[in-house]
Amino acid sequence: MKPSTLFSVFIIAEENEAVKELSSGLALMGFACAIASREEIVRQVVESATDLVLVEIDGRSANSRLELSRRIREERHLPIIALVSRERLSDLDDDLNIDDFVITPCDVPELTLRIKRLLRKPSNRRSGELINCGNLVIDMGKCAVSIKGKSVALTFKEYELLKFMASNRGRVFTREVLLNKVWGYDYYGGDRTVDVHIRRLRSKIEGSSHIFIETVRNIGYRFK
Amino acid sequence: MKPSTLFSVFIIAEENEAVKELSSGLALMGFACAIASREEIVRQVVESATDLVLVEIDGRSANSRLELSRRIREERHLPIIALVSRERLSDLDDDLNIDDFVITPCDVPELTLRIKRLLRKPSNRRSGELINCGNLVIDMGKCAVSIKGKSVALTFKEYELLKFMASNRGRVFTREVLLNKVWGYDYYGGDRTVDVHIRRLRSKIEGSSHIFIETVRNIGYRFK
DNA sequence: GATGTTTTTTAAAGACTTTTTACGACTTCA
DNA sequence: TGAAGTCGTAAAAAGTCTTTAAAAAACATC
Repeated sequence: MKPSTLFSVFIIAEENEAVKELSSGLALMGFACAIASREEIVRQVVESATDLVLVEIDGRSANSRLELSRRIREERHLPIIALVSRERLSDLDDDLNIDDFVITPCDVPELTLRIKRLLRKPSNRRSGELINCGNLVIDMGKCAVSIKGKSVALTFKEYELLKFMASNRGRVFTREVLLNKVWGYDYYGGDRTVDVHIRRLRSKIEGSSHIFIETVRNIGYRFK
Repeated sequence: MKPSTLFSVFIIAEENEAVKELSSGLALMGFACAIASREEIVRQVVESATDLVLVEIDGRSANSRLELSRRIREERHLPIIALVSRERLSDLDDDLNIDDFVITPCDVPELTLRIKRLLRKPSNRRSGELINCGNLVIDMGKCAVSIKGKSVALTFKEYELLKFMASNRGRVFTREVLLNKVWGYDYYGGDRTVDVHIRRLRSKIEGSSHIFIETVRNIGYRFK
Protein backbone atom coordinates (compact mmCIF):
# COMPACT_ATOMS: atom_id res chain seq x y z
CA MET A 1 0.00 0.00 0.00
CA LYS A 2 1.74 3.11 -1.19
CA PRO A 3 1.35 6.15 1.00
CA SER A 4 0.40 8.08 -2.10
CA THR A 5 -2.88 6.21 -2.47
CA LEU A 6 -5.31 7.77 -0.11
CA PHE A 7 -8.17 5.60 0.92
CA SER A 8 -11.35 6.94 2.27
CA VAL A 9 -13.04 5.31 5.26
CA PHE A 10 -16.55 5.97 6.49
CA ILE A 11 -17.25 5.37 10.17
CA ILE A 12 -20.84 4.81 11.17
CA ALA A 13 -20.95 5.36 14.93
CA GLU A 14 -21.91 7.71 17.73
CA GLU A 15 -19.46 10.55 17.58
CA ASN A 16 -18.00 10.16 21.06
CA GLU A 17 -14.48 10.55 22.32
CA ALA A 18 -13.45 6.97 21.67
CA VAL A 19 -14.59 7.14 18.08
CA LYS A 20 -12.92 10.47 17.48
CA GLU A 21 -9.72 9.05 18.81
CA LEU A 22 -10.05 6.06 16.53
CA SER A 23 -10.66 8.34 13.61
CA SER A 24 -7.57 10.39 14.24
CA GLY A 25 -5.59 7.21 14.76
CA LEU A 26 -6.62 6.03 11.31
CA ALA A 27 -5.94 9.46 9.85
CA LEU A 28 -2.42 9.12 11.13
CA MET A 29 -2.12 5.87 9.20
CA GLY A 30 -3.08 7.62 6.02
CA PHE A 31 -6.82 7.08 5.79
CA ALA A 32 -9.27 9.87 5.16
CA CYS A 33 -12.04 9.40 7.72
CA ALA A 34 -15.57 10.66 8.05
CA ILE A 35 -17.91 9.94 10.94
CA ALA A 36 -21.68 9.81 10.79
CA SER A 37 -24.36 8.17 12.83
CA ARG A 38 -27.66 8.88 11.17
CA GLU A 39 -29.20 6.31 8.96
CA GLU A 40 -29.70 8.58 6.02
CA ILE A 41 -26.04 8.18 5.28
CA VAL A 42 -26.58 5.15 3.10
CA ARG A 43 -26.97 7.40 0.09
CA GLN A 44 -23.97 9.40 1.06
CA VAL A 45 -21.77 6.34 1.48
CA VAL A 46 -22.86 4.74 -1.72
CA GLU A 47 -22.51 7.84 -3.80
CA SER A 48 -19.26 9.12 -2.41
CA ALA A 49 -15.86 7.73 -3.21
CA THR A 50 -15.79 5.72 0.02
CA ASP A 51 -13.48 2.72 -0.07
CA LEU A 52 -14.46 1.03 3.14
CA VAL A 53 -17.05 1.32 5.91
CA LEU A 54 -16.67 0.82 9.64
CA VAL A 55 -19.92 0.11 11.46
CA GLU A 56 -20.16 0.23 15.21
CA ILE A 57 -22.39 -2.51 16.53
CA ASP A 58 -23.27 -1.62 20.09
CA GLY A 59 -26.03 -2.51 22.50
CA ARG A 60 -28.85 -0.24 21.50
CA SER A 61 -28.51 -0.05 17.79
CA ALA A 62 -27.09 -3.43 16.89
CA ASN A 63 -29.91 -4.60 14.69
CA SER A 64 -30.49 -1.37 12.88
CA ARG A 65 -26.79 -1.04 12.18
CA LEU A 66 -26.58 -4.55 10.79
CA GLU A 67 -29.56 -3.75 8.63
CA LEU A 68 -27.80 -0.61 7.53
CA SER A 69 -24.73 -2.48 6.42
CA ARG A 70 -26.92 -4.90 4.54
CA ARG A 71 -28.46 -2.03 2.65
CA ILE A 72 -25.13 -0.50 1.84
CA ARG A 73 -24.00 -3.81 0.50
CA GLU A 74 -27.02 -4.09 -1.66
CA GLU A 75 -26.33 -0.77 -3.31
CA ARG A 76 -22.62 -1.10 -3.77
CA HIS A 77 -20.10 -3.78 -3.00
CA LEU A 78 -18.05 -2.04 -0.36
CA PRO A 79 -15.91 -3.74 2.26
CA ILE A 80 -17.46 -3.43 5.71
CA ILE A 81 -15.83 -3.95 9.09
CA ALA A 82 -17.87 -4.13 12.27
CA LEU A 83 -16.66 -2.56 15.48
CA VAL A 84 -18.30 -4.80 18.00
CA SER A 85 -18.30 -5.17 21.76
CA ARG A 86 -17.46 -8.53 23.22
CA GLU A 87 -21.03 -8.96 24.33
CA ARG A 88 -22.41 -8.38 20.87
CA LEU A 89 -20.06 -10.81 19.15
CA SER A 90 -22.78 -13.36 18.56
CA ASP A 91 -24.73 -10.87 16.45
CA LEU A 92 -22.19 -11.45 13.71
CA ASP A 93 -22.71 -15.18 13.70
CA ASP A 94 -24.73 -15.42 10.55
CA ASP A 95 -23.97 -12.16 8.90
CA LEU A 96 -21.90 -12.50 5.78
CA ASN A 97 -22.60 -8.92 4.77
CA ILE A 98 -19.79 -7.97 7.05
CA ASP A 99 -16.31 -8.75 5.84
CA ASP A 100 -14.45 -8.51 9.09
CA PHE A 101 -14.75 -7.26 12.65
CA VAL A 102 -12.71 -5.98 15.56
CA ILE A 103 -13.62 -6.10 19.18
CA THR A 104 -13.96 -2.74 20.91
CA PRO A 105 -12.21 -0.96 22.42
CA CYS A 106 -10.24 -0.88 19.21
CA ASP A 107 -6.59 -1.57 18.80
CA VAL A 108 -5.61 0.81 16.04
CA PRO A 109 -2.72 -1.23 14.60
CA GLU A 110 -4.97 -4.28 14.37
CA LEU A 111 -7.75 -2.32 12.74
CA THR A 112 -5.33 -0.72 10.33
CA LEU A 113 -4.03 -4.09 9.28
CA ARG A 114 -7.53 -5.42 8.79
CA ILE A 115 -8.44 -2.44 6.66
CA LYS A 116 -5.32 -2.81 4.58
CA ARG A 117 -5.92 -6.48 4.03
CA LEU A 118 -9.48 -5.93 2.94
CA LEU A 119 -8.52 -3.16 0.56
CA ARG A 120 -5.80 -5.28 -0.90
CA LYS A 121 -8.18 -8.06 -1.86
CA PRO A 122 -8.64 -7.83 -5.61
CA SER A 123 -12.42 -8.05 -5.37
CA ASN A 124 -12.49 -4.91 -3.26
CA ARG A 125 -10.35 -2.70 -5.46
CA ARG A 126 -11.99 0.40 -6.83
CA SER A 127 -10.06 -0.10 -10.07
CA GLY A 128 -12.66 -2.15 -11.98
CA GLU A 129 -12.24 -5.82 -11.54
CA LEU A 130 -9.39 -7.66 -13.13
CA ILE A 131 -8.66 -11.30 -13.53
CA ASN A 132 -5.01 -12.01 -13.67
CA CYS A 133 -3.67 -15.32 -14.89
CA GLY A 134 0.03 -15.26 -15.41
CA ASN A 135 0.54 -12.96 -18.35
CA LEU A 136 -3.14 -12.92 -19.30
CA VAL A 137 -5.17 -10.07 -17.90
CA ILE A 138 -8.90 -9.71 -18.21
CA ASP A 139 -10.17 -6.27 -17.36
CA MET A 140 -13.85 -6.68 -16.72
CA GLY A 141 -14.35 -2.97 -16.33
CA LYS A 142 -13.06 -2.34 -19.83
CA CYS A 143 -14.13 -5.69 -21.25
CA ALA A 144 -10.61 -5.94 -22.56
CA VAL A 145 -8.12 -8.75 -22.61
CA SER A 146 -4.41 -8.42 -22.85
CA ILE A 147 -1.61 -10.88 -22.95
CA LYS A 148 1.90 -9.86 -21.95
CA GLY A 149 0.62 -6.31 -22.07
CA LYS A 150 -0.44 -6.59 -25.70
CA SER A 151 -4.17 -6.22 -26.01
CA VAL A 152 -6.05 -8.96 -27.80
CA ALA A 153 -9.22 -8.32 -29.76
CA LEU A 154 -11.90 -10.81 -28.86
CA THR A 155 -15.43 -11.02 -30.12
CA PHE A 156 -18.26 -10.83 -27.63
CA LYS A 157 -18.80 -14.55 -27.25
CA GLU A 158 -15.11 -15.25 -27.09
CA TYR A 159 -14.79 -12.70 -24.32
CA GLU A 160 -17.76 -14.03 -22.37
CA LEU A 161 -16.51 -17.56 -22.67
CA LEU A 162 -13.04 -16.63 -21.53
CA LYS A 163 -14.37 -14.55 -18.67
CA PHE A 164 -16.57 -17.31 -17.42
CA MET A 165 -13.92 -19.95 -17.55
CA ALA A 166 -11.20 -17.74 -16.14
CA SER A 167 -13.30 -16.71 -13.20
CA ASN A 168 -13.71 -20.35 -12.29
CA ARG A 169 -10.17 -21.45 -12.78
CA GLY A 170 -9.33 -25.12 -12.48
CA ARG A 171 -12.89 -26.29 -12.65
CA VAL A 172 -13.99 -28.50 -15.52
CA PHE A 173 -17.06 -27.46 -17.46
CA THR A 174 -19.08 -29.64 -19.75
CA ARG A 175 -20.12 -28.15 -23.05
CA GLU A 176 -23.65 -28.24 -21.77
CA VAL A 177 -22.76 -26.15 -18.75
CA LEU A 178 -20.87 -23.67 -20.87
CA LEU A 179 -23.78 -23.41 -23.24
CA ASN A 180 -25.98 -22.74 -20.24
CA LYS A 181 -23.76 -20.24 -18.53
CA VAL A 182 -22.34 -18.38 -21.49
CA TRP A 183 -25.02 -18.72 -24.12
CA GLY A 184 -27.96 -18.76 -21.73
CA TYR A 185 -30.20 -21.42 -20.26
CA ASP A 186 -32.61 -21.22 -23.17
CA TYR A 187 -30.12 -21.62 -25.93
CA TYR A 188 -30.85 -24.42 -28.31
CA GLY A 189 -27.97 -25.57 -30.37
CA GLY A 190 -25.23 -28.09 -30.75
CA ASP A 191 -22.23 -28.88 -28.62
CA ARG A 192 -19.87 -28.20 -31.49
CA THR A 193 -20.54 -24.53 -31.10
CA VAL A 194 -18.52 -24.54 -27.93
CA ASP A 195 -15.65 -26.37 -29.58
CA VAL A 196 -15.40 -23.86 -32.33
CA HIS A 197 -15.36 -20.92 -29.97
CA ILE A 198 -12.76 -22.60 -27.84
CA ARG A 199 -10.65 -23.12 -30.89
CA ARG A 200 -10.78 -19.46 -31.90
CA LEU A 201 -10.13 -18.36 -28.37
CA ARG A 202 -7.12 -20.61 -28.25
CA SER A 203 -5.80 -19.31 -31.52
CA LYS A 204 -5.99 -15.80 -30.13
CA ILE A 205 -4.70 -16.19 -26.62
CA GLU A 206 -2.44 -19.20 -26.72
CA GLY A 207 0.93 -19.00 -28.26
CA SER A 208 3.47 -21.77 -28.21
CA SER A 209 4.50 -20.65 -24.76
CA HIS A 210 1.43 -21.02 -22.61
CA ILE A 211 -1.68 -23.13 -22.73
CA PHE A 212 -4.68 -21.68 -20.96
CA ILE A 213 -7.53 -23.89 -21.99
CA GLU A 214 -7.21 -27.57 -21.44
CA THR A 215 -9.56 -30.09 -22.98
CA VAL A 216 -10.76 -32.81 -20.69
CA ARG A 217 -11.81 -35.65 -22.84
CA ASN A 218 -15.32 -36.92 -22.38
CA ILE A 219 -16.16 -34.04 -20.10
CA GLY A 220 -15.34 -30.66 -21.49
CA TYR A 221 -12.84 -27.87 -20.94
CA ARG A 222 -10.94 -26.30 -18.10
CA PHE A 223 -9.12 -23.02 -17.72
CA LYS A 224 -5.74 -23.57 -16.14
CA MET B 1 -23.13 -24.45 11.47
CA LYS B 2 -24.96 -27.45 12.78
CA PRO B 3 -23.51 -29.06 15.88
CA SER B 4 -23.66 -32.36 14.07
CA THR B 5 -21.05 -31.29 11.52
CA LEU B 6 -17.69 -31.74 13.07
CA PHE B 7 -14.96 -29.58 11.67
CA SER B 8 -11.38 -30.46 12.01
CA VAL B 9 -8.80 -27.81 12.90
CA PHE B 10 -5.06 -28.20 12.71
CA ILE B 11 -2.96 -26.02 15.02
CA ILE B 12 0.65 -25.45 14.07
CA ALA B 13 2.35 -24.18 17.22
CA GLU B 14 4.62 -25.05 20.11
CA GLU B 15 2.64 -27.34 22.31
CA ASN B 16 2.71 -25.20 25.47
CA GLU B 17 0.06 -24.58 28.10
CA ALA B 18 -1.52 -21.63 26.33
CA VAL B 19 -1.92 -23.57 23.12
CA LYS B 20 -3.31 -26.60 24.89
CA GLU B 21 -5.83 -24.40 26.58
CA LEU B 22 -6.79 -22.87 23.28
CA SER B 23 -7.17 -26.31 21.79
CA SER B 24 -9.48 -27.49 24.53
CA GLY B 25 -11.42 -24.24 24.27
CA LEU B 26 -12.03 -24.92 20.59
CA ALA B 27 -12.85 -28.53 21.33
CA LEU B 28 -15.56 -27.26 23.63
CA MET B 29 -16.99 -25.28 20.73
CA GLY B 30 -17.24 -28.42 18.65
CA PHE B 31 -14.00 -28.46 16.71
CA ALA B 32 -11.74 -31.46 16.49
CA CYS B 33 -8.23 -30.15 17.11
CA ALA B 34 -4.77 -31.48 16.51
CA ILE B 35 -1.54 -29.74 17.45
CA ALA B 36 1.81 -30.09 15.74
CA SER B 37 4.87 -27.95 15.44
CA ARG B 38 7.29 -29.71 13.16
CA GLU B 39 7.50 -28.73 9.57
CA GLU B 40 6.92 -32.16 8.16
CA ILE B 41 3.27 -31.66 8.92
CA VAL B 42 2.56 -30.06 5.57
CA ARG B 43 1.95 -33.50 4.12
CA GLN B 44 -0.18 -34.45 7.03
CA VAL B 45 -2.35 -31.37 6.84
CA VAL B 46 -2.82 -31.58 3.12
CA GLU B 47 -3.64 -35.25 3.14
CA SER B 48 -5.91 -35.39 6.13
CA ALA B 49 -9.46 -34.18 6.22
CA THR B 50 -8.44 -30.91 7.84
CA ASP B 51 -10.89 -28.06 7.34
CA LEU B 52 -8.86 -25.17 8.66
CA VAL B 53 -5.35 -24.41 9.87
CA LEU B 54 -4.19 -22.19 12.72
CA VAL B 55 -0.57 -21.07 12.50
CA GLU B 56 1.19 -19.47 15.39
CA ILE B 57 3.48 -16.67 14.25
CA ASP B 58 5.83 -15.90 17.06
CA GLY B 59 9.20 -14.29 17.37
CA ARG B 60 11.60 -17.03 16.50
CA SER B 61 9.78 -18.92 13.83
CA ALA B 62 7.77 -16.21 12.14
CA ASN B 63 9.28 -16.51 8.72
CA SER B 64 9.43 -20.26 8.58
CA ARG B 65 5.81 -20.48 9.70
CA LEU B 66 4.68 -18.03 7.07
CA GLU B 67 6.58 -20.04 4.52
CA LEU B 68 4.87 -23.13 5.85
CA SER B 69 1.43 -21.66 5.36
CA ARG B 70 2.37 -20.64 1.86
CA ARG B 71 3.32 -24.21 1.11
CA ILE B 72 0.13 -25.58 2.56
CA ARG B 73 -1.82 -23.17 0.41
CA GLU B 74 0.02 -24.27 -2.64
CA GLU B 75 -0.90 -27.88 -2.12
CA ARG B 76 -4.49 -27.42 -1.14
CA HIS B 77 -6.74 -24.44 -0.73
CA LEU B 78 -7.37 -24.52 2.98
CA PRO B 79 -8.41 -21.56 5.13
CA ILE B 80 -5.57 -20.37 7.35
CA ILE B 81 -5.71 -18.15 10.42
CA ALA B 82 -2.56 -16.73 12.00
CA LEU B 83 -2.18 -16.49 15.76
CA VAL B 84 0.09 -13.52 16.02
CA SER B 85 1.60 -11.46 18.80
CA ARG B 86 1.07 -7.72 18.75
CA GLU B 87 4.73 -7.22 17.95
CA ARG B 88 4.61 -9.48 14.92
CA LEU B 89 1.54 -7.89 13.41
CA SER B 90 3.49 -6.22 10.66
CA ASP B 91 4.65 -9.60 9.36
CA LEU B 92 1.18 -10.11 7.98
CA ASP B 93 1.24 -6.89 6.04
CA ASP B 94 1.75 -8.37 2.63
CA ASP B 95 0.72 -11.91 3.14
CA LEU B 96 -2.43 -12.84 1.34
CA ASN B 97 -1.88 -16.52 1.96
CA ILE B 98 -3.40 -15.98 5.34
CA ASP B 99 -7.13 -15.50 5.46
CA ASP B 100 -7.44 -13.99 8.88
CA PHE B 101 -5.57 -13.47 12.13
CA VAL B 102 -6.09 -13.02 15.84
CA ILE B 103 -3.79 -11.34 18.26
CA THR B 104 -2.41 -13.53 21.03
CA PRO B 105 -3.19 -14.20 23.79
CA CYS B 106 -6.27 -15.56 22.10
CA ASP B 107 -9.80 -14.73 22.96
CA VAL B 108 -11.57 -18.02 22.28
CA PRO B 109 -14.99 -16.57 21.42
CA GLU B 110 -13.38 -14.24 18.91
CA LEU B 111 -11.32 -17.02 17.37
CA THR B 112 -14.35 -19.28 17.24
CA LEU B 113 -16.31 -16.67 15.39
CA ARG B 114 -13.50 -16.10 12.93
CA ILE B 115 -13.25 -19.82 12.28
CA LYS B 116 -16.96 -20.10 11.79
CA ARG B 117 -17.06 -17.20 9.40
CA LEU B 118 -14.23 -18.59 7.32
CA LEU B 119 -15.76 -22.02 7.16
CA ARG B 120 -19.08 -20.59 6.18
CA LYS B 121 -17.64 -18.90 3.12
CA PRO B 122 -18.70 -20.99 0.14
CA SER B 123 -15.22 -21.11 -1.31
CA ASN B 124 -13.94 -22.80 1.81
CA ARG B 125 -16.57 -25.47 2.19
CA ARG B 126 -15.49 -29.05 1.99
CA SER B 127 -18.70 -29.13 0.02
CA GLY B 128 -18.78 -32.80 -0.87
CA GLU B 129 -16.61 -32.02 -3.82
CA LEU B 130 -13.56 -33.62 -2.39
CA ILE B 131 -12.94 -37.24 -1.58
CA ASN B 132 -9.95 -37.72 0.60
CA CYS B 133 -8.40 -41.13 1.16
CA GLY B 134 -5.06 -40.95 2.87
CA ASN B 135 -2.79 -39.33 0.35
CA LEU B 136 -5.22 -39.73 -2.51
CA VAL B 137 -7.48 -36.76 -3.21
CA ILE B 138 -10.31 -36.76 -5.71
CA ASP B 139 -11.53 -33.29 -6.58
CA MET B 140 -14.88 -33.74 -8.20
CA GLY B 141 -15.16 -30.10 -9.18
CA LYS B 142 -11.96 -30.18 -11.10
CA CYS B 143 -12.39 -33.81 -12.14
CA ALA B 144 -8.83 -34.21 -11.00
CA VAL B 145 -7.05 -36.78 -8.93
CA SER B 146 -3.89 -36.22 -7.02
CA ILE B 147 -1.71 -38.45 -4.99
CA LYS B 148 0.67 -36.97 -2.44
CA GLY B 149 -0.06 -33.63 -4.02
CA LYS B 150 1.06 -34.79 -7.45
CA SER B 151 -1.76 -34.78 -9.92
CA VAL B 152 -2.45 -37.97 -11.83
CA ALA B 153 -3.90 -38.02 -15.32
CA LEU B 154 -6.77 -40.45 -15.60
CA THR B 155 -9.02 -41.19 -18.53
CA PHE B 156 -12.74 -40.69 -18.17
CA LYS B 157 -13.63 -44.27 -17.34
CA GLU B 158 -10.71 -44.65 -14.99
CA TYR B 159 -11.83 -41.54 -13.19
CA GLU B 160 -15.45 -42.64 -13.01
CA LEU B 161 -14.49 -46.04 -11.74
CA LEU B 162 -12.22 -44.62 -9.09
CA LYS B 163 -14.80 -42.06 -8.04
CA PHE B 164 -17.46 -44.67 -7.64
CA MET B 165 -15.35 -47.05 -5.65
CA ALA B 166 -13.78 -44.36 -3.51
CA SER B 167 -17.11 -42.90 -2.58
CA ASN B 168 -18.17 -46.30 -1.29
CA ARG B 169 -15.04 -47.17 0.56
CA GLY B 170 -14.71 -50.64 2.05
CA ARG B 171 -17.59 -52.09 0.13
CA VAL B 172 -16.97 -54.96 -2.24
CA PHE B 173 -18.34 -54.66 -5.75
CA THR B 174 -18.80 -57.45 -8.21
CA ARG B 175 -17.77 -56.77 -11.76
CA GLU B 176 -21.39 -56.88 -12.67
CA VAL B 177 -22.26 -54.16 -10.22
CA LEU B 178 -19.39 -52.00 -11.39
CA LEU B 179 -20.45 -52.47 -14.97
CA ASN B 180 -23.92 -51.39 -13.93
CA LYS B 181 -22.94 -48.40 -11.88
CA VAL B 182 -20.03 -47.07 -13.87
CA TRP B 183 -20.78 -48.18 -17.38
CA GLY B 184 -24.55 -47.93 -17.12
CA TYR B 185 -27.38 -50.33 -16.55
CA ASP B 186 -27.77 -51.00 -20.23
CA TYR B 187 -24.18 -51.81 -20.96
CA TYR B 188 -23.56 -55.10 -22.68
CA GLY B 189 -20.04 -56.35 -22.49
CA GLY B 190 -17.67 -58.69 -20.78
CA ASP B 191 -16.29 -58.81 -17.26
CA ARG B 192 -12.74 -58.50 -18.47
CA THR B 193 -13.40 -54.89 -19.25
CA VAL B 194 -13.52 -54.15 -15.57
CA ASP B 195 -10.29 -56.00 -14.94
CA VAL B 196 -8.48 -54.07 -17.58
CA HIS B 197 -9.62 -50.76 -16.20
CA ILE B 198 -8.76 -51.77 -12.67
CA ARG B 199 -5.34 -52.73 -13.88
CA ARG B 200 -4.70 -49.40 -15.54
CA LEU B 201 -6.05 -47.55 -12.55
CA ARG B 202 -3.76 -49.47 -10.27
CA SER B 203 -0.77 -48.77 -12.43
CA LYS B 204 -1.51 -45.07 -12.18
CA ILE B 205 -2.43 -44.61 -8.55
CA GLU B 206 -0.69 -47.37 -6.70
CA GLY B 207 3.00 -47.26 -6.04
CA SER B 208 4.87 -49.73 -3.98
CA SER B 209 3.81 -47.85 -0.87
CA HIS B 210 0.06 -48.02 -0.85
CA ILE B 211 -2.55 -50.31 -2.25
CA PHE B 212 -5.93 -48.75 -2.82
CA ILE B 213 -7.81 -51.38 -4.76
CA GLU B 214 -8.03 -54.82 -3.29
CA THR B 215 -9.03 -57.89 -5.26
CA VAL B 216 -11.60 -60.00 -3.50
CA ARG B 217 -11.35 -63.33 -5.11
CA ASN B 218 -14.51 -64.80 -6.51
CA ILE B 219 -16.39 -61.60 -5.86
CA GLY B 220 -14.78 -58.51 -7.27
CA TYR B 221 -12.94 -55.45 -6.00
CA ARG B 222 -12.92 -53.21 -3.01
CA PHE B 223 -11.45 -49.77 -2.42
CA LYS B 224 -9.00 -49.47 0.47
C1' DG C 1 -30.08 -3.48 -49.39
C1' DA C 2 -24.92 -4.26 -49.82
C1' DT C 3 -20.99 -5.31 -47.20
C1' DG C 4 -18.16 -7.03 -43.71
C1' DT C 5 -18.03 -9.29 -39.31
C1' DT C 6 -19.43 -12.64 -35.96
C1' DT C 7 -21.68 -16.87 -34.83
C1' DT C 8 -23.46 -21.42 -35.84
C1' DT C 9 -23.68 -25.59 -38.48
C1' DT C 10 -21.73 -29.34 -40.98
C1' DA C 11 -18.75 -33.01 -42.14
C1' DA C 12 -14.37 -35.38 -42.59
C1' DA C 13 -9.83 -36.29 -40.51
C1' DG C 14 -7.36 -37.37 -36.64
C1' DA C 15 -6.30 -38.59 -31.88
C1' DC C 16 -7.18 -41.02 -28.08
C1' DT C 17 -9.95 -44.33 -25.21
C1' DT C 18 -12.27 -48.45 -24.53
C1' DT C 19 -13.28 -53.12 -25.50
C1' DT C 20 -12.17 -57.48 -27.12
C1' DT C 21 -9.39 -61.32 -27.57
C1' DA C 22 -6.05 -64.49 -26.18
C1' DC C 23 -2.98 -66.64 -23.08
C1' DG C 24 -0.30 -67.63 -18.85
C1' DA C 25 -0.38 -67.87 -13.80
C1' DC C 26 -2.66 -68.95 -9.92
C1' DT C 27 -6.17 -71.07 -6.75
C1' DT C 28 -9.55 -74.44 -5.43
C1' DC C 29 -11.50 -78.75 -5.15
C1' DA C 30 -12.07 -83.52 -6.20
C1' DT D 1 -2.21 -84.37 -9.44
C1' DG D 2 -5.24 -82.70 -12.80
C1' DA D 3 -9.42 -80.25 -14.13
C1' DA D 4 -12.11 -76.18 -13.72
C1' DG D 5 -12.53 -71.76 -12.63
C1' DT D 6 -10.58 -67.07 -11.64
C1' DC D 7 -7.47 -63.29 -12.32
C1' DG D 8 -3.77 -60.32 -14.55
C1' DT D 9 -1.62 -58.76 -18.73
C1' DA D 10 -0.50 -57.36 -23.52
C1' DA D 11 -1.67 -56.15 -28.00
C1' DA D 12 -4.91 -55.51 -31.64
C1' DA D 13 -9.41 -53.92 -33.03
C1' DA D 14 -13.28 -51.12 -32.54
C1' DG D 15 -15.30 -47.21 -31.10
C1' DT D 16 -15.84 -42.49 -29.58
C1' DC D 17 -14.82 -37.80 -29.01
C1' DT D 18 -12.20 -33.70 -30.51
C1' DT D 19 -10.22 -30.85 -33.86
C1' DT D 20 -10.19 -28.67 -38.00
C1' DA D 21 -11.65 -26.15 -41.93
C1' DA D 22 -15.00 -24.36 -44.66
C1' DA D 23 -19.58 -22.92 -45.71
C1' DA D 24 -24.06 -21.09 -44.23
C1' DA D 25 -26.67 -18.14 -41.36
C1' DA D 26 -27.31 -14.26 -38.45
C1' DC D 27 -26.12 -9.74 -37.25
C1' DA D 28 -24.59 -5.02 -37.56
C1' DT D 29 -23.14 -0.92 -40.16
C1' DC D 30 -23.39 2.10 -43.45
